Amino acid sequence: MPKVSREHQDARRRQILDAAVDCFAREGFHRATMQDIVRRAGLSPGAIYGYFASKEEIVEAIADERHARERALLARIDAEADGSSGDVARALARLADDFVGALRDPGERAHRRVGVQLWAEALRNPRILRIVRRGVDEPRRRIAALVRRAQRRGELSGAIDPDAQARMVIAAFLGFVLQQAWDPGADVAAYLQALRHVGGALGGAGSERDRRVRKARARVADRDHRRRKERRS
Amino acid sequence: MPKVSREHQDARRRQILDAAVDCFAREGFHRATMQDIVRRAGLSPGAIYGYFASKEEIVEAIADERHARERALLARIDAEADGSSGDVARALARLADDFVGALRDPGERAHRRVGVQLWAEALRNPRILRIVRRGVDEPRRRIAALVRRAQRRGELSGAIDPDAQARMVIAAFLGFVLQQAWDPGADVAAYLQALRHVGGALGGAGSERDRRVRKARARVADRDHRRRKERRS
Amino acid sequence: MPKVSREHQDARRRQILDAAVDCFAREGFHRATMQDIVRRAGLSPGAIYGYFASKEEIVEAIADERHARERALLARIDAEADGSSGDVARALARLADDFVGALRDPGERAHRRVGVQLWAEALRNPRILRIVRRGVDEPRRRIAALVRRAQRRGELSGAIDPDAQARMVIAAFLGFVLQQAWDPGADVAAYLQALRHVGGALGGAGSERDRRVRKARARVADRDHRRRKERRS
Amino acid sequence: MPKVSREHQDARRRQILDAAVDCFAREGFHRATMQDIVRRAGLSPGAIYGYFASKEEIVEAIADERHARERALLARIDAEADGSSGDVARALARLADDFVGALRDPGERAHRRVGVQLWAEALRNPRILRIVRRGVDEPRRRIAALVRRAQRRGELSGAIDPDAQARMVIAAFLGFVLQQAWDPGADVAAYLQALRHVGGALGGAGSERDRRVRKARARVADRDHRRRKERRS
DNA sequence: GATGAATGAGGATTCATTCAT
DNA sequence: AATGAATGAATCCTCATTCAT
Repeated sequence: MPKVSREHQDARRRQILDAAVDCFAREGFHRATMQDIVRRAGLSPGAIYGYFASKEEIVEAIADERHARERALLARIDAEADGSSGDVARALARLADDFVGALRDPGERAHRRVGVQLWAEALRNPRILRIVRRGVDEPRRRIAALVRRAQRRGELSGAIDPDAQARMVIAAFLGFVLQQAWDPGADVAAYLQALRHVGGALGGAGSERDRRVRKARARVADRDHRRRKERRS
Repeated sequence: MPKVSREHQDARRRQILDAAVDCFAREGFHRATMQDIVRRAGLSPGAIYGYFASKEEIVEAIADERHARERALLARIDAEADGSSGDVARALARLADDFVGALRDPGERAHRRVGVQLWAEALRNPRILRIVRRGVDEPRRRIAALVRRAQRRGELSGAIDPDAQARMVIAAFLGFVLQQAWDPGADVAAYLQALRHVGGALGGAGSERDRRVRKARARVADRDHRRRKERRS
Repeated sequence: MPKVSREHQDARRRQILDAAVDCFAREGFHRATMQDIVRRAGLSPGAIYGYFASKEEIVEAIADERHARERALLARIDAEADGSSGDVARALARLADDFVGALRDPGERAHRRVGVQLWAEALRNPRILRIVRRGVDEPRRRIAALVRRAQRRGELSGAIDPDAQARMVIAAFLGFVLQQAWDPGADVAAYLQALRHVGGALGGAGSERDRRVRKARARVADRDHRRRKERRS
Repeated sequence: MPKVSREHQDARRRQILDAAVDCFAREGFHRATMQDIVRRAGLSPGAIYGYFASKEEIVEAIADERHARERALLARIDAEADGSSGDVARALARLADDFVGALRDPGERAHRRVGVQLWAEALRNPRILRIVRRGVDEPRRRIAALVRRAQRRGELSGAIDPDAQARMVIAAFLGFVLQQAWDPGADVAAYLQALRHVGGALGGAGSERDRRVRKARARVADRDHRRRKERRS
């Protein structure tokens, strides 16, 4: 039986991970020493090794946390877009709101800086790569699905590869996170607006009548698609 | 008086930098040891330190090279877009061709992987940050200038912040480089096409007649802008 | 909160410094490697760096110790010579006994050899120079003060610069330490006797009656000096 | 047959040794690199190794030069003191003039600083020790001989060990060289005067009549000594 | 003889991790 | 569970020396 309560354990883990994020954001994974983390966490080396088997495991735990957060955001999108009346442009706008909006939070800056380092770390650490890819591939698949549906409905031109389109959306986020990490003065609000504008242009924002027509067509298309799918299975 | 020719010196530098890029791409800046680079370059530690004062300086030299390459690409865009008959959508498409097209070259893969690491390194190394930002801010300013001109001409909606628009373009590149680094199977051709499509949608590709009309308007707008500018000075 | 007792820490420091003195005496500061010290101390590199930040700091610590020892010897002289009935020749003889006498201790040989190296090191290391000078300037000032008082009392000729005289005394020690370091067979007892003889000749050894006469004069001179000093303040 | 003239060779040697003395004075033997010497000499590494087989050999050559200089000074003393009418006090004063007087020459400062380092180096380099000892033991023997003769003549008390007495004289020089190296402001003139005063006190400066009496006695003593010696052989 | 690029063993220091208390 | 002193392999870099030109 554990000597300390579960709450205590969780608090310790938090304490360590927070300290680590701080140190990693400041110095990078490789420059930050365990001693730094130990100091910042106000613990001892031994205590930390009681919770994490290695420095690497701390990095992985942080990567996991980041990924969990993104998955949570995505879940909301899916819920919204799953309805047959979903509007791709609107869904993407919502995604933009959530993701890019989070960039406004200065308390999150350290985490974002660590995130960027994880992207680089993924290139040489397969475990990190898996975590990072999970955080990118899943969103991409979901966005691609949205796009495909929008194409079926005629809301988006069928000429574009849905996966490539999804990659563009992902890139718009990744690329801005980078730019903001390098230049904290980057204007989040303006970027958000630009994203929406583009989303609108693609999603075919036009007159209100246009949108209604497209939506009607979309419902029919969706129905047909479902039927074909059911017949196949 | 140098004992060896300038060519020999340059070749040695190349040899070292190539070895370093290889090692860095494989292991990252921090895991790759000087000994690794020494081995791969087929030289001795002392020989390397005759050309670079430190491991860090090698990293910087690599960052500089990357930046130089980007500047060269940009120069072509500018040259093209400077003409009054320049077409933003076309200029961006050209940019996309050059940049993303380069991603197809597998020989460049190692360099791109190192590039991603430089992005992370920039977060804690001010010298690298400067180099990276030079490579990003300058393109951004040029693209923003293109956008501004397109807006004056009516080719692009004036509602979007040109700088944010430029950040999106940059992000589309940065973000795809990341995705391709994580997943070498990412489809470059499809992404390129998607980029062009979006560029077209924004730049207002339409019927050939539409384009001709817009161009005529653009010429007038450009002329007016120049006149106002001259009067101010 | 330290894990080990203060005593343990001090013992470790001692262990390291002793090992270092051994190595330095044998090989010199520059030839002796940290690995040598590590081996001789029976510790690990990390353990040593827990107590001293650098090899240089070990050298400084050793220099400090040497200086502390000298200061302690000097303190005794001062205490003795402060009495108004003090006899310069006797005080110097005492100094000679203590300092040169210490040279007889073969256990101290290693320390003396290191001391000589510190003298050289002082020429290029300002921190060592400060320590060495503290160990030399202070004694010099004190001896000069003794000489001055002796001159006032008529025990020493007023023709000699007290500071130069003090430098000669210092030189007599420094110079013999060198000679003994080069030639451990140098006869300490004989040197000690020679020192005393010279001290006597200068201090005006003569018949017992002479000494008594001089002492009486000295008491008067000291009294006058104190009075003049009091009047000034 | 040599490709260059002997003069050229000597000039090169000088050039190298001068550069080395400069560097050693500044940085010490161990910190000064061959590259430093190469730079300062305006030569190439290869060129230097054409004249000296190793860094160590350069150090030894410098030590040899120092020693040669001292031997030359001593030779003059000997010449002077060899006459039966020699006066010890006078000889020592002359010695003091020469040696200490040389300390006034600021151009020699670098050499003196290197000399001090040689003293330390002698402790771990047997070849340097031999050179240093040759430079110290020989003077000591000669001074001891002077003292012995003075004792025979009654000019000096027979109670002091001549060798110890000589060591004191040597120490007075070594010790002042050290002090001046640490503190270039040390007053050479005052020290010289103090030396003479002490020499006088020991050598028994007194009335002119005293000196004449002592000299007469000295002549007799010398003659007796020679006769005893001849009888023995 | 001279050059200087190259060599490579060696040195100081760091830091993730362990384990006795 | 927690502590923190200790470990020691690994790292970056230096520099005396060599040798092809």
